[in-house]
Amino acid sequence: MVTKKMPPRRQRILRFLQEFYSENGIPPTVRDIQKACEISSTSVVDYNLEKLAQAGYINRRPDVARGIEILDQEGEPISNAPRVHILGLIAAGSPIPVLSMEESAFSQEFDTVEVSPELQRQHGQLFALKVNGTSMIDALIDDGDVVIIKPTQVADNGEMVVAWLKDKEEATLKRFYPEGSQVRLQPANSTMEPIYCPAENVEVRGKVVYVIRNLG
Amino acid sequence: MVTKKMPPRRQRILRFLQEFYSENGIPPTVRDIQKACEISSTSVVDYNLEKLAQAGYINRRPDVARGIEILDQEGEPISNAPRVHILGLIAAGSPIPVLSMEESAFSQEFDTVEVSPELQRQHGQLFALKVNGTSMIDALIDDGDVVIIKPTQVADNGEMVVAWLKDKEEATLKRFYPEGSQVRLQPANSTMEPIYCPAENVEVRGKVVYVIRNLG
DNA sequence: CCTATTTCAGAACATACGTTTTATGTTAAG
DNA sequence: CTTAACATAAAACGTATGTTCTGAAATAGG
Repeated sequence: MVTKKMPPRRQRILRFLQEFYSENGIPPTVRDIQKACEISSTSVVDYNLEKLAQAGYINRRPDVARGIEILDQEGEPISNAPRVHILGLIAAGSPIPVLSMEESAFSQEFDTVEVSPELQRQHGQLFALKVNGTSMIDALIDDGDVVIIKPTQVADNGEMVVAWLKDKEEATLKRFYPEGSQVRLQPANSTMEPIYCPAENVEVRGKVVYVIRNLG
Repeated sequence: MVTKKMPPRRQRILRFLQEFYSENGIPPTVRDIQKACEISSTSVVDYNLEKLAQAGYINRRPDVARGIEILDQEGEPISNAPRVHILGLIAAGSPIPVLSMEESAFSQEFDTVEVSPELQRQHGQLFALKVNGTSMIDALIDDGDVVIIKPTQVADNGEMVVAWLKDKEEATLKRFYPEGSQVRLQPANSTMEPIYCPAENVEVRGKVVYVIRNLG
């Protein structure tokens, strides 16, 4: 499908639709749009909505108050749940991808995962990594799992963290137990043995708050 | 905050609100609720909505069409991402909770988890179980994990299923490999050994399509 | 320039939908 | 039993909101 050039007013309406929906959880009314986009008549809004529907950007439920559905590129209705960027892969021995949010501004082509609003609210800014290989299996994390991470340099006792082992140049997911000048990295799987290493050899990059495994 | 007992009709309204919002992306109207919950008058709906608002379950925007905001336990608006009911606990040795959706009519106060719209679209009706104990650890599933399940009696080779072992009266999550008159149940964890048992001793109750682990 | 198509305007219309009013039945406390 | 609080009912009301009609301005194609 070709993306035809759209009149600025129609673009403005479309942008407003998305903004209003994610902010309010319900779509705007024709008159909401009219005011926000400084349009003189509701009929003009109606006209442009009809055009947007024809072009496949939205779906209109006839005679239904706030009956605008905003569609994604596959023509499916979007949800207003927050999405978290998947910054890249994590694997033992691989460098951890940029753990800063600033970078995400210019990088467009990110995969995202939907997370629950509670998670977002509770932890603030989050990002995600996709696990490559079975090297984290002792932490009960499989190849292809997605881990949601809250960036931090410090971690409390027993939290699951993204730990960077400087000597081995290896990233790993383990439970974090500081023990004096040593750090104990405990696999989540109780049948596996912990790793001990000097505190200065371990850098915490973030803590794991959520794990997602998609089979299917 | 104390959870006071709620009249069944009010519970039904609340459940309908969530269901409708997830399915349609907009909240229902008073009359939608009236029809769905078989209530004779809109005023009764209004009355109960007011009670629900007082109790903090919802928020009402006055004079706004479809102005109901559904709130979660923290009093924050929920998103319209589809929610899946957590039907109960799964653990080795425990009977599997009713694996049919029909029952949900009379069972109240369900916990739910949010899933991505794609997941719902892809698989249709889903439900969830919360894993109790570490007995599924060989399938890389920890205590407290939530598994999203698509109900089915048949499974393809290699799919992760909810298997019911009749003789042991035990539910378990394993990869499913039919081998003639035998069935091989392979733990996801490659360091563990598979289980073999006669096909007639194994009942597939559903397949696992998603696993969620919430740390934090 | 002329004509067709698109876009915009204002007003009126029709109904979807929140709200109110009045009245009755039902439950719980004293 | 009495009374107050809770819950249901039917109908009507008012406005929020989608839709239509008529016409004019802007834009594009030839």
